[in-house]
Amino acid sequence: MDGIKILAKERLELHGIKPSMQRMAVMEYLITHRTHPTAEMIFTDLYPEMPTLSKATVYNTLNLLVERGVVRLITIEEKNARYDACMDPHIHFRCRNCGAILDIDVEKHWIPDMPAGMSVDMSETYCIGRCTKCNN
Amino acid sequence: MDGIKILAKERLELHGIKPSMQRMAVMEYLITHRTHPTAEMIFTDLYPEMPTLSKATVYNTLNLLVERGVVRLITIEEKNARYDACMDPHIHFRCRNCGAILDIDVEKHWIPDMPAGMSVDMSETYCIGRCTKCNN
DNA sequence: GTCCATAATTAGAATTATTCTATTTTTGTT
DNA sequence: AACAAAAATAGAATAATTCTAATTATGGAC
Repeated sequence: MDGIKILAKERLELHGIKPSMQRMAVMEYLITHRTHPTAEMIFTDLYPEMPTLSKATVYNTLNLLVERGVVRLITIEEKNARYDACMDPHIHFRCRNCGAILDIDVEKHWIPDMPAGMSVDMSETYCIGRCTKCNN
Repeated sequence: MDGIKILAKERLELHGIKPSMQRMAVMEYLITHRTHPTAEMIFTDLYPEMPTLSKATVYNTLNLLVERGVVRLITIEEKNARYDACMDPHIHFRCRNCGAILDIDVEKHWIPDMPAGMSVDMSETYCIGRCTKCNN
């Protein structure tokens, strides 16, 4: 169970981020919760065990993680930004009915041919539809 | 120049939306401005010629248009929702440097194989990188 | 170990996009 | 003209995120 703490620390250091308690807690949370949480959810869940934690720190940390390419920012929902520490190629599906956000594994992210001179760092594909539960 | 008014009206009626002045103005704006505008931009641009226009109406109209599938909602940017009346298959590219949002034409939208029971109504692909200008 | 500079965290205020509410206006029908 | 239903409106309310100014933690030099 402590392997996750080490993993979180390594991931931060690998990207030149100083592993403070708060940053490790956020990183660890994202590694263990593959639920595409919002900043609010992360804060609410961590707060009881870290009563000095501030929402600003959660936002600061998430912004830093996204900037450095440690986690993915998911904008499949208009309202809230969501975060995902899983960097394996996969896309996101949102059920129009129940709101669930699910991972769909893919071999490789799709990047269409780009006009000359344009370079692409990353791509995200979002699908909207009905999930298996809501289709029955 | 009036053909656009007719086109806007047709598009609304085709989707069962009553073509009020305000709705036509928004629809017309989206057809003529392929800039992926925000609700704010649409309001600001229309307001001088329609001084009774309210921001709520712009939002109401955009939400209705998206619900009915008349326009696409683009969430490539965290902050603002953007809207696009072009329904031909294309994806969006955002330049990390200058913020421009550009269209990239594609043959067909990519929808990967889905687990059984899941149905997909639509998909959006967003690429982030550097545009031609910013690469030089 | 203490001193210092720098970086990180914090609480709460500020900002801003969007939605909601209650009212007024418009539209279409008898 | 009278009425009901739908649409538009202004402004208040909400909520996600950022900003600000102050506090706390960290790591190196001595």
